[in-house]
Amino acid sequence: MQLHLYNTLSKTIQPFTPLRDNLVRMYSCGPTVYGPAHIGNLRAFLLPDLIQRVMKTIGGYDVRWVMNVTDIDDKTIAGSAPGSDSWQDAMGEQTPDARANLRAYTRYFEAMFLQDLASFGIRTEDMAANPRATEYIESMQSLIADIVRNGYAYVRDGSVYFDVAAYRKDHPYGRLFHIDVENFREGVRIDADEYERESVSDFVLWKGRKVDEPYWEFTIDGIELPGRPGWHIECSAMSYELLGLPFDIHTGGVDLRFPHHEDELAQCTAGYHAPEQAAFWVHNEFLEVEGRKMSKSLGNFYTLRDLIAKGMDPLDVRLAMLGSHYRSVLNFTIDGVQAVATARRRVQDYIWDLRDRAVPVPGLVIDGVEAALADDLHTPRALAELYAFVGANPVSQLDDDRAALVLGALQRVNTIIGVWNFDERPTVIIPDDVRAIAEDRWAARVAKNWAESDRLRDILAGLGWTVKDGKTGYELQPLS
RNA sequence: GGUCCCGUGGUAGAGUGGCUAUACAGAGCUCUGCAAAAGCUUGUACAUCGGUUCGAAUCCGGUCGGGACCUCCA
Repeated sequence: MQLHLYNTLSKTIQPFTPLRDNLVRMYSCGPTVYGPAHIGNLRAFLLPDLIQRVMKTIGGYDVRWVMNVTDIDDKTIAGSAPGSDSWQDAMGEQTPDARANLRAYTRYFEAMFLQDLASFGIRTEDMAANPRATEYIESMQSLIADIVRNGYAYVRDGSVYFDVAAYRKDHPYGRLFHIDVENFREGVRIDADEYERESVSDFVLWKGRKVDEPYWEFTIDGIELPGRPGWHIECSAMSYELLGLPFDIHTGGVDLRFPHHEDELAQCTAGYHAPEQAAFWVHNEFLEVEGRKMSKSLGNFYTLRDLIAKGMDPLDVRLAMLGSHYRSVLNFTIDGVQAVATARRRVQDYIWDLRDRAVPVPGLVIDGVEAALADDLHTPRALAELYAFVGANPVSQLDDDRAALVLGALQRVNTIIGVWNFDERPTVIIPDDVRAIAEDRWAARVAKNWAESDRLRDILAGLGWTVKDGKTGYELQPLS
């Protein structure tokens, strides 16, 4: 099936075809590892996970997916500095070596972050690489040197800056985000850092060393420039090294369109002479929580771990997020997740009811679902189609052959949605005392002793069990 | 100051000119001793004002409200 994706470069939905053979090369701007994943991060990484799953199942493509890890920036430096209150015991003792501290700090949160993504159903095992910025310093330095050599950057006070004015003379700037040069930053607080650049729109490629901060040696034209990379340069260098330019898809949150992605693009053009960095730029919208922007000051800032602590299943959170389109603002609510949990459980019960009689057999494709997903990843419509399909195939009206096909069709959808289980129904372990009460109750019920039967049912409920009566017997289920 | 997006039923969320979205919740029914589960049926909507049109949630304009980016927040 032909896939279509919205491309921020063209501002339109375009048909998607890989640039090279049958392989989709995708780069996702990954996390800065200074804490556990919050639900905004989850939405941002759900997007490439969804893309790669759709590419494989519906597009029939192979995928090489790279998500970087930013392990050097202001926040990680601050967090790993002596006296930081976000330093954890598990990171070990801090040392006089700033780079060693940074490494211990970021490795700790990197592992936590990847775990969080995995529990949310994001297939970290499908990522071909998770390059760390600090491991590509030489590639970045080489790119920076090339940009300087090509006349699009200058050295100033130990730092290197990208010269936007020079670049604009030869290339378009503002391809991913409309920039109004006349009104640039009027009325907006100007970033007042201590670095000296020629123009406020210039951005830093290499930051000169600051006392007590991690740094790497760097020399351009015999000038010593100890320091560390700017933010944008890592993604240019690592995507070039690991995917080659141009690659197929670049993902990130809408906030990254400018300046981060615009500058990445400019760096690639200025340094690599690449006609394009990526064919498609795909950006996810932000989410709000209970109708307000998620922020720590409003008290509605949730990490995945917070939600798990509230008793939520990460897969319910995943399904809740898939319930809105990635390019629209999602209003994340606790009630919403609970509603989705019910819907997910019902489909799971449906699957297990079929699974009692059949094993999945491939062959049936739910066209409506796949057409929706092929149409710019329209998950809300896909889910509506999925529920309609389930409704149109009630368990009681399917023979075993059809049940196997229906299961196969759902399993195929689940390679993308990723929230259901197709193993056999798990056997419920019933404690002996519960079983004994249930037996007594069944005996009372058979004897039409309704009062005793109801009394025992209440006792079972108190023990956390619900009992469902059938014609010839009963079934016990734990109250979840 | 600039650029842009959004406002749909109790809740979340699709829908770009006429036709039930869907899910959860609610109501009724079937089944059941009563339940539970499941199935069936069903109500309530398109911020506001004006315009275009035979017809507008959908197109155009105003107003009100919310949000995003221009600040190394996903």
